Amino acid sequence: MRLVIARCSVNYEGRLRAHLPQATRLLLVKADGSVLVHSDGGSYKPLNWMSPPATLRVAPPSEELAEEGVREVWTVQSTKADDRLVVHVFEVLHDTSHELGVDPGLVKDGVEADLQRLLAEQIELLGTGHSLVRREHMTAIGPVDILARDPEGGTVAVELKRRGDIDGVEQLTRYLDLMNRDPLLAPVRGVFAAQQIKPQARTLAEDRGIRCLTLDYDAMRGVDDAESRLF
Amino acid sequence: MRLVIARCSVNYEGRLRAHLPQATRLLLVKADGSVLVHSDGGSYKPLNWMSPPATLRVAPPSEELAEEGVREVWTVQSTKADDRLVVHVFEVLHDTSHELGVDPGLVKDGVEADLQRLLAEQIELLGTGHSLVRREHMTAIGPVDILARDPEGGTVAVELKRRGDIDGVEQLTRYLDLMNRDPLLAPVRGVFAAQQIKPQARTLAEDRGIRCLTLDYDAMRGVDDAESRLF
DNA sequence: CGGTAGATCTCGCCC
DNA sequence: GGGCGAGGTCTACCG
Repeated sequence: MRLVIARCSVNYEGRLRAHLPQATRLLLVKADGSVLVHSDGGSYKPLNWMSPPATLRVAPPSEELAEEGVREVWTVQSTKADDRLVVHVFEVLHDTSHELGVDPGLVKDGVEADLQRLLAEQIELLGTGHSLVRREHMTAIGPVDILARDPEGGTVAVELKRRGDIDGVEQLTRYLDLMNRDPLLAPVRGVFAAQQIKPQARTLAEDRGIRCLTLDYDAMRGVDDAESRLF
Repeated sequence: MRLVIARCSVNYEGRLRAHLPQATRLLLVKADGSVLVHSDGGSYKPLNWMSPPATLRVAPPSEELAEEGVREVWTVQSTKADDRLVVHVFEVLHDTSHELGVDPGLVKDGVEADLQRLLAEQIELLGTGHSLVRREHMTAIGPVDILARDPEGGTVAVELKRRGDIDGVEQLTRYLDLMNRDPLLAPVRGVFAAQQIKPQARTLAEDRGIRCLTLDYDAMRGVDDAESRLF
């Protein structure tokens, strides 16, 4: 990993075009050839970047550019796509390289997959007498998060979200439309389950006869106390 | 901006929980208190991070942690939310700070807004005799990208995408449902316009009587030759 | 390889 | 501040 602090201007040309006027920034060159251009603010997203795999070529400036004060021209070319990042370096204030090695990577807990596992284990949160049919039930248009059976033997399709938005209701609606055309499954009821359900999504869901269920992840994880902890 | 290369382990606790085992990484501390943890690969997204505004507090390790080899404990606390990033620093290999100043920011060209402007200017791409009513026509559930009138005086609602996906068809369908309940506007026809339309999206749109229109951005920009260039 | 859906999404706009 | 939609989305997963 190479860290360069430089006064520079940047142009990206690829899926769109973007330009950064001259200013002092961090240029971060990774081992896979990718380059990130960061300012001293904003969030984790760089101002501009090139995704790997890519190759960095450093060249002297043309005579014209040299007269404008450019000292180096960095061309970062995507290996796969026709995407290019061109950095005009006016002044280098810092330049160091570091050997980092391979990273073991991130371990996550609390994403939708964990919610799904917990709800499958605690399926009676849907109501007393419910039983699990399967998780990730495949249909022609994608997977239904959880398929269950209610005490009367009816099929229940559950769409799970961390945050319940209109898109999730649309998604569940498509699944219900499809499954209700299958005489072996119909009638299928829908349940929209999320840690937080936005008012518009709730209204839309209930208009369509879809039940909304708010989940308490901490409580569900508390029940799951037999499971070993990550930390 | 402070750049630290360190052997460290990282824990995030907030909207979810995430853990990074010990390895050598870049810790990037920005002026607004945000922290990015980058490895020497992957894309522009850090392995772990804390968004601004946040405050970094560096403390000596507890006796127990010191015995495990921890030299410093960094606690990055979000100012707004109950999100925390805790970095256990085992060894510092590099540590420099740099004054960058405020960044003038990015100038973009070629995003959906540009497509929208061009289609509004070249509205007859919808068909001879069409005229523009307005861009960003507000409805109760959001803005319709372009509203136009066909030669017979009928209303046309256009949903624009760079890439036409099922979500865009759903979005346009919601707008059409709403507008067709308004007797002053009804009947409203729908046009789904994009640089590229996925087969599933096209099928769904045409099933619903929505016309699909593939746009050639380069050609549209070519017509727009009176406009001054960014670069 | 394409299609689908998640994300600590982030970012920006407009009400 | 909330809602909504775009993104060079990126990324994982499954066919």
